[in-house]
Amino acid sequence: MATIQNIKGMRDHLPQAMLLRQHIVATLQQVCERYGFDPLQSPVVEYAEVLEGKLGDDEKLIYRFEDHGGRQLALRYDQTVPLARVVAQYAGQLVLPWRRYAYGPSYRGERPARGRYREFYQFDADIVGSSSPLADAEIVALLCEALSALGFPDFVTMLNHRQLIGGIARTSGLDEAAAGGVYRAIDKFDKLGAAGVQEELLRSGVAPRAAEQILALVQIEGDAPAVLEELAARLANDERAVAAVANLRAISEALVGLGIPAERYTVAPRLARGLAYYTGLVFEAITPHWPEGSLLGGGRYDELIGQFAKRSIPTVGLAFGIDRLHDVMEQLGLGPQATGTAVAFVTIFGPEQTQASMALARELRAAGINTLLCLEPTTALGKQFKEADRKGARFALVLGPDELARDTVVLKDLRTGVQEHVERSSVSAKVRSS
RNA sequence: GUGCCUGUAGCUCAAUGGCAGAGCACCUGACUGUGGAUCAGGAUGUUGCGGGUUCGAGCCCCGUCAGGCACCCCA
Repeated sequence: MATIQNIKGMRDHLPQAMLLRQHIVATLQQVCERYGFDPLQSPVVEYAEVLEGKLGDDEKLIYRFEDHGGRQLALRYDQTVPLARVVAQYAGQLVLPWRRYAYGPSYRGERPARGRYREFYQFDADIVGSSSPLADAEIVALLCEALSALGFPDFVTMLNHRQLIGGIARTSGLDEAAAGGVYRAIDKFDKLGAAGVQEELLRSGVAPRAAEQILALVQIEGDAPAVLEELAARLANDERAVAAVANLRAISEALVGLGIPAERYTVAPRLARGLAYYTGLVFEAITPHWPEGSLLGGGRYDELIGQFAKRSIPTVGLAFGIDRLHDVMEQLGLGPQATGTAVAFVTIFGPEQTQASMALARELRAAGINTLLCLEPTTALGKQFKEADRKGARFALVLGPDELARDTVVLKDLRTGVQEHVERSSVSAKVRSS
């Protein structure tokens, strides 16, 4: 091994980072289960053909390889396509609608940057087998509660609909083929501004009048009902767009019913999403503290599972970007600030007191207290305290000759610096109640 | 995958082509049965890696690896 380093775009997560990441995952899991979702885990490796033909142009980013048996394999690109495979494969055993969550790494051969990695962790939640707008609303409500639970103060979920974007293109006199360029252009609105998008539209061959109309539609703003009303009026002669508006209206009304505050979501006609399998609702959550992109994204994909199963199974879901959530939360100082898992550090006064200290550590652990035991009985007490401090332990405990004689323990609170003699028999209760 | 920028001690960064440095962190001690604070001392580098130009390269050139930014796209 000539070079000691990790693969480009793939990271090691040291303990301090892992504590925050585990907090994020545990919180998401808790919220999902509160919504009645059940866990699923599938392999990181799939047959290449399972992933092919589902992602559009992004397919070139798939990690492919051949195994020792000559099988053409691929690392999963997301957890949505594997979900579709699982649903098709176990159709008889699953009770639809099926709500499931899944957590794990996915792989994309992209150029790494801040918030973009080649190995990245996603936490997915999907509702399989329902086309009801209540299903869409449940997913959006879940994500709002999850981001709130993580402590994000000011996120907004942007909602849009595939057929709304399509309707905007059609109403502007463009066919499906030209629509791709339109999606890409309007998606850059927040980055380029109106003038920039117009320039982009003209460059991709859109007529000036159509470009202006697209810009006007895309810039409609306000609360969800107002935006939808305006869109309904302007897209009245496009049947599919009208249906899309009605769908979004049903979803946003359901969000009201589910208790999601109005400032947490908005209908944003400018939101486009690249993944080819989306068919209806699409959404992203953004926060001003993360200008690089979205913290999570998702939507409805009613035809994807049908590519594996014999019939189409309507599904809506989302993926949280754990790495991005982690990066923003670290930047904002959200989440636990602990440097380690230990609460108590049991010192060893000297070789003669080793047995007594081990017994004390055992007792604390039995009481459910995360406890570090000193490993070098001959180490100066000062160094042991220093180790306790640097490991982030809240308490240091000392069992010296005096304490053993009086059947007490010295319990020092490293945060306040206050220490006291505690009855040997009440130590763990004392630590636990602090 | 394309273009641009960057890479020096554990971290943040200095060093006109001329002896590789500072702050923080780290280690030892002052210190008593006790961490953080203060003081005194100490250690630290194949300048990402490999070539080239030069009397001489951290600095210039080529390649490579990694990171960042833009494109593309997304979590």
